[in-house]
Amino acid sequence: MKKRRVKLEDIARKLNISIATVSRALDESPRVKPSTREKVFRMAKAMGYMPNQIAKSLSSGKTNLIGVIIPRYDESFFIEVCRGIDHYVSKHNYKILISSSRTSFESEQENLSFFEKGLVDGIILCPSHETETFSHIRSIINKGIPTVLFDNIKEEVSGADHVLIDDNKASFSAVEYFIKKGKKKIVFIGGIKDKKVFQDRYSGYLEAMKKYNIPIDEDLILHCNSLDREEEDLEISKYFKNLKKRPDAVFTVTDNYGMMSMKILTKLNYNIPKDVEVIGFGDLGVGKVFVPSLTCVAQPSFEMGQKSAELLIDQLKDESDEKHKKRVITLETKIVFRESTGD
Amino acid sequence: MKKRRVKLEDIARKLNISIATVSRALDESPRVKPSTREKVFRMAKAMGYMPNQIAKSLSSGKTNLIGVIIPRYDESFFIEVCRGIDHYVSKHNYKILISSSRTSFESEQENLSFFEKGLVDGIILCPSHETETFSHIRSIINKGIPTVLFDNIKEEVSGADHVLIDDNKASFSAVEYFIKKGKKKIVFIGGIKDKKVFQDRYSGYLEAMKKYNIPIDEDLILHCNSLDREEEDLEISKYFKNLKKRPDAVFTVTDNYGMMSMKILTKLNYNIPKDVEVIGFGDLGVGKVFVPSLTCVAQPSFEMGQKSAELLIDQLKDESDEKHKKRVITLETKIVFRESTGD
DNA sequence: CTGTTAGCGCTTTCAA
DNA sequence: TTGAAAGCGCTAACAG
Repeated sequence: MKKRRVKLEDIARKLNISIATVSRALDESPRVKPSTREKVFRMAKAMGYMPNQIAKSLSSGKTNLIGVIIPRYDESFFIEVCRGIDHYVSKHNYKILISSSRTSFESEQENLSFFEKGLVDGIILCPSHETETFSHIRSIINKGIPTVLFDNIKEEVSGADHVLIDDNKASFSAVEYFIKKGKKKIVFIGGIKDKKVFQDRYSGYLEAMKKYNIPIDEDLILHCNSLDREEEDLEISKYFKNLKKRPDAVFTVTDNYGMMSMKILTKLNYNIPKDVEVIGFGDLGVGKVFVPSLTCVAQPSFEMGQKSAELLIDQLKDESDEKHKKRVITLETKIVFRESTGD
Repeated sequence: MKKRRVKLEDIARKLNISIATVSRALDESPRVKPSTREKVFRMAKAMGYMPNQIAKSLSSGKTNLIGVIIPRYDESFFIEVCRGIDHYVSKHNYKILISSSRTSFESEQENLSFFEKGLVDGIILCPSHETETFSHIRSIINKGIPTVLFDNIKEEVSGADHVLIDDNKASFSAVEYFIKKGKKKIVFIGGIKDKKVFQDRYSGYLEAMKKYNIPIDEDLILHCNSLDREEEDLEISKYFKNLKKRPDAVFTVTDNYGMMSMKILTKLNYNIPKDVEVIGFGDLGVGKVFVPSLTCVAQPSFEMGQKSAELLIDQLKDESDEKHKKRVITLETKIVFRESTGD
């Protein structure tokens, strides 16, 4: 039952004109007489013509598609970034093709290869945590495919633009906020130590403590090693239960850690924020509905997507043969104050 | 700096064989001598050959891409569905192209038109809440593009398969659970009345009450009209504050309503679950970390994606010209018990 | 303003 | 087992 699609040729034949004229008319080229254009449009509509995007792409050498590779779908940070990208590129007549690398290096390579097959005009990629080498990305760039990296970039890649947030600084400012409020026993709940983001957020904590001459107390530091939520929950619960000292503030490197901390602290009869204040990191919606609502370092995720898109479109537009210099954009974070810090 | 890509012709020339042979060799066709195939593979690798997907698609008539249209990115239900789809189709060598209709009918049409341009081999679509007419979908189907609809289907569309959950039944069973536990004053918090899902969830409530001869008390029913979270929060807070009776159970048509209800009920000095039990609808992750954790009707979102994908792949595989009969799959929901019902 | 023509890179008969 | 050649539907350079 699959009907043959109407093509330019069909319209041309009916109208007794050439395919080229039909093509131009449909493109609203000024090089075709208005009356002809009208005729073509009418006929195209009447015949139910729909251009063949594939043929167009093959012929024009561009697909108007942008490939986006994120480590996972089920993290709202990435979804927000994608929304930001989509928001920007749609204004420039591009669509996005999102792939998940499922935080696997191999899968990231596969996705990249897929895009390398010419389906996309450019690529926006967030390297997975597993990614340690960057030759697969360099290879893409060497083939002349415009590329922008965002968020988790462990190594600079020349030829690609980078969009980042300053994790260190963000973390520093959260801890500084506590210190300025007179907090002394500030717990730091970090993540797996070999992830760069977590290292940076940790160093921000250390630097803030150092700047204000507060000695580091190892007992107040926990680096979570767990991979899933259940485990994390246990790890954090256990930590606070065994903690001999009474902290007056808790800074965690994710919102989830923040909420889990509040959960167990409440059970341990702490009053939040009176006895202990909590700041999380991320601000992806859940912290807002939690009771008490969670103050956190807000990552500009949507904006990050927009900015990445902007840089990519810019590369796409720039027809010059000269290679782009690598541009690095660092986005500002801000703290969103809520109940867990008494706001 | 954009280098010309290596193509079949380049390999053929180097090896002094025809393009056709190279193409076949790379396809692992049995119609090419193993030794030749070896040579071709080696050369292809050496030259860094990457097939051109666009050319392939134009020539073969298939793109191995599946278009997915969801109402919005920022709802984990849809993201889960997409994950389910991706999970299934990737086993069949397909990729998905996700578009959001931003819950706008117009945008849904636009997205569909985009897919109609031949970029995708099939379409999986969740109609937006705004969508009242279905001719745009019928038009796609008439063009012979395999289509599967899921979730919010107000009207049956012949030629497309449907994947649904039984909202009515799911809702019924949640309310029935309360009733069997001896609850009498069961609050129902619904959503905007003209959305089919919400109507169905409402009728499930009514039916359960009727079956067990519990009179309907209008005071215990609220249909939220708000469009954003802040407003919803206010609406629900106000409702409970003004409620003269003390309910012993609350059933809400979304998880969010459930959590907001718990929040205000706790403030009003209800103990959950002792004084009042709460069941939400959705189960998309947040209810689990909330305190108390929220019991809810779990929508099989991932499964819904998988099933939709399965039906689509099935249509794609079926080369017969005969039109598919419309298949309707109804997926089972289940209740996930947590603290808000004392579990 | 319009038509002719040569591709875009690959698949796929058909012939050898 | 291989090759020649005709498309797939559209764009774009060139000619008129």
